[in-house]
Amino acid sequence: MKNTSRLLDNLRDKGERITDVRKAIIEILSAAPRPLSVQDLLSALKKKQLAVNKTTVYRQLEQLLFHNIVREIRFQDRSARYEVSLGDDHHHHLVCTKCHKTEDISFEEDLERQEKVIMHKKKFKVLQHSLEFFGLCASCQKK
Amino acid sequence: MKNTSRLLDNLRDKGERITDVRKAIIEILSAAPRPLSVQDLLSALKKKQLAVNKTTVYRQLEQLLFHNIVREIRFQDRSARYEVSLGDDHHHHLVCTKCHKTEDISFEEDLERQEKVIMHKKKFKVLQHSLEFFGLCASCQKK
DNA sequence: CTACATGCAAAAAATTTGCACCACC
DNA sequence: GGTGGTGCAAATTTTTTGCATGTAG
Repeated sequence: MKNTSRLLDNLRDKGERITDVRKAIIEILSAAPRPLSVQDLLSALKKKQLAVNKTTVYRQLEQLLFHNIVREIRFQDRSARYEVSLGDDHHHHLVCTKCHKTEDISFEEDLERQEKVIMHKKKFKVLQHSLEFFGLCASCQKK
Repeated sequence: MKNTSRLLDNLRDKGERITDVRKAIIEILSAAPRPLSVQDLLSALKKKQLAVNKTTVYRQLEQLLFHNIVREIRFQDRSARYEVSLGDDHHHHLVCTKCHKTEDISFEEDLERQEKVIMHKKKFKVLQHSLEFFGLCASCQKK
């Protein structure tokens, strides 16, 4: 809840309008236990009694990406997924390929060190990275 | 060249037929400096005077994936990319978001250690991971 | 000969675009 | 009231599927 209004303030400060749709999308993404696809978002919006067109969702996400309020992640399947990005909470994902349960993890020893090495050795300026682990969660291993 | 025939032997051993198309796809992927999309493959095949249908390419890739001969990677854009997987050469990618130049990098030790930690702490069995760095290559930084 | 490989057409799924209308500030 | 947000329909792009035909082993 707190995060949601913080993000909305953030947007307002940047001169963007606050509409019902935008607010709902941010709320849904903030509450989600895993990154959501556009389809996921559409279903969640429907549950909120907000019939939103998919085009609008795509456009909202585009803007939220631009403002670094959401982050785009691609798992192994076709569609992109989105999660709110709360500045300092950078993390990666454990994705169960069987039940699709998704968990966040963060490295003690961040990839930041690696990025510095890359910068130094390869002269490549890393702007972002994406790291996903795919496998079987504890309960799926038993099945 | 050597790799290509090794991979073909591998397939033959697994009881798969060796067709012109399959051979060409493996050759192209082996020679590619970066993971190729289906479109890339289709163009490359055309250059080889082999007019192949996209459906065939998708089906070939599906099979090569099944036999662990190619690996599927998803960058930030919509389409999937494929590269040959030579068993022990596991690596990650530096992708320039401007010129799309792609370079391989490896630092296996770290992630393997991480996978062990994950297994231990989270009881999650990691089967594969995907790590991509996006940013600007040396020459694009100057522009 | 026969099972697998291929081509073609069409469907399905994911994303983008153009244009008209609506509502936040 | 004007700019930016939204809906709708249609186009584009990527991937999948069904069926008829071809070919490697």
